[in-house]
Amino acid sequence: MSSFNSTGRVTPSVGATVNRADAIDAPAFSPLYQQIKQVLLASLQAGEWRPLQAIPSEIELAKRYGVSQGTVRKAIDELAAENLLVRRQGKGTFVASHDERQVQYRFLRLRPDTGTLSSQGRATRNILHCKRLRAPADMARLLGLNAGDGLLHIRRTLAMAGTPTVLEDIWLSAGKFRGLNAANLQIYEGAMYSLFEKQYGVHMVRAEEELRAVLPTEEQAELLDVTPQTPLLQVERISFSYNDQPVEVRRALNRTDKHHYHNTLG
Amino acid sequence: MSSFNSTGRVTPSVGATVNRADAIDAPAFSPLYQQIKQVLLASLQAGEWRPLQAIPSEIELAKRYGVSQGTVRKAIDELAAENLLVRRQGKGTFVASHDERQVQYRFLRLRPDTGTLSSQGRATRNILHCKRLRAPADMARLLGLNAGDGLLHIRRTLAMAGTPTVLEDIWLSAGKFRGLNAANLQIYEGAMYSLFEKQYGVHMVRAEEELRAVLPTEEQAELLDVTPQTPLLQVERISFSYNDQPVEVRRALNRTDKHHYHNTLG
DNA sequence: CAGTGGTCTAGACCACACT
DNA sequence: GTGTGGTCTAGACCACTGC
Repeated sequence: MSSFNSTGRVTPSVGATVNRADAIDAPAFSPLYQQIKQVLLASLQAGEWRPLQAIPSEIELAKRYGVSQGTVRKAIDELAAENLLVRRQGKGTFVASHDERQVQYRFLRLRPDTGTLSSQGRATRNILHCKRLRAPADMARLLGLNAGDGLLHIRRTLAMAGTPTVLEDIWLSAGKFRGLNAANLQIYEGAMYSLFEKQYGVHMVRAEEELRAVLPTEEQAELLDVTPQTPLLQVERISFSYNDQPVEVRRALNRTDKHHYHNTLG
Repeated sequence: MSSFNSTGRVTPSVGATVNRADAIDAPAFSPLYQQIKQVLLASLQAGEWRPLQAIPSEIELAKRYGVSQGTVRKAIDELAAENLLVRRQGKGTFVASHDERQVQYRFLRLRPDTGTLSSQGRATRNILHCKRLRAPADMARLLGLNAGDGLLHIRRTLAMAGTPTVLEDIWLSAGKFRGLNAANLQIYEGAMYSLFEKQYGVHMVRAEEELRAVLPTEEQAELLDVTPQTPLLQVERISFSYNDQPVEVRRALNRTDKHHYHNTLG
């Protein structure tokens, strides 16, 4: 217990990281709370605390790492701001999950032009297929795999109020999702990311999207019940798990005649 | 100096807000730092401190409001997180501005498919017109005006690497932007929001966007040098100033053959 | 060097949820 | 009541900027 931190004043018991001086290049000063944050992140990655579970209390963590409660607090604050943890006053701090009513569709930006999400009822999902294949070079690169590695390709449609609205192609590393098949997907009640989390321990933390306006192929047009001349909103997404590890590639074709993609710029 | 805060322990000199008890309905507890935040916000709204200027130091503000530095700090932290203020260690805390190289295009999400923004050079702007008209009902509603109030309608194109890529229609309350005309716009070097800020004291803080895939009219197609069968990405934006006041409505039609709209989901 | 934001501590007390 | 997160303070010291 004790070591590291540079400044010579406090020497808490968090791993070992020499801070300033000595090193030839950039001193790369890292405050204590950042180091605590990394330790907490490691525990999350390692699955030490699972989604929906409470992590130890701030006081407990402060004792464990030999720092003050305020320092632990600041580390947790940042993790909460990044949606990795959820604080609940009086109850504790919990590992974020896609399996909570409130954040169930955290990554869903498609909204009906009129009315609310709930007023339309839930989307009707239809799994068209779930096939296993060998990863082509481009997909392997995006997912951090080797070309030829096992890949799952899921295709599904989502119908809103009876109208087919979204056609999604989803690619996943087969290694991480053993046993996933069309039947699993069709049966599961709830968001797909909730399933990934519960059944495969894969928690999506962040995603990057690229949007384009495109025309559908004949096949795509048919599945969405539109003509091939109908402009569609294509959303390509890469989703990342804890350590910025790419886990999923998804390409959605969205009809935007009754819906739109909503975004807030801060 | 002194009054308010409920808890009976500290009684700093921030306005006057009774917190808990007494009130019939919800006590609506509001922590001190939130009240400080509101005071700072009011100063920003009132233009007491202008963009790029430094606000008083934390210690100074703490003295002024009769609270501890940590409390002021937390208020500023939130305003910085909302991009209203920018902290610079060793120098001070500054009012955010769209006229900084680093954040010049804070609201721009269109990116070239290959290369970086800068590698393509700046976009070539072309103001097609800047007309004054009377606000129709729908636009008045969006901008918080009365139907028939003065409205400015700007139309411009943006060309990237010689290719016309964006066609924008912009609507502004004429009252807030007196004297704005095509010549002003054409001449000004820099982002339009920078102009608004410098010349009209209007600072955009937040925006909401709705995206759809559409087909252009004949006229729009011609301006973007595409066929009327080309799918385009339509982005409708409402921009807000300090107190959530709508200030601008903008509809952009984007070619997405060489560019895409980028978004990050957290 | 002085001044600013940034970190860290230790302790008191409040608000909230459970039991 | 007990335990949790949330607020607030006072003070020390560090890191960065600029005179």
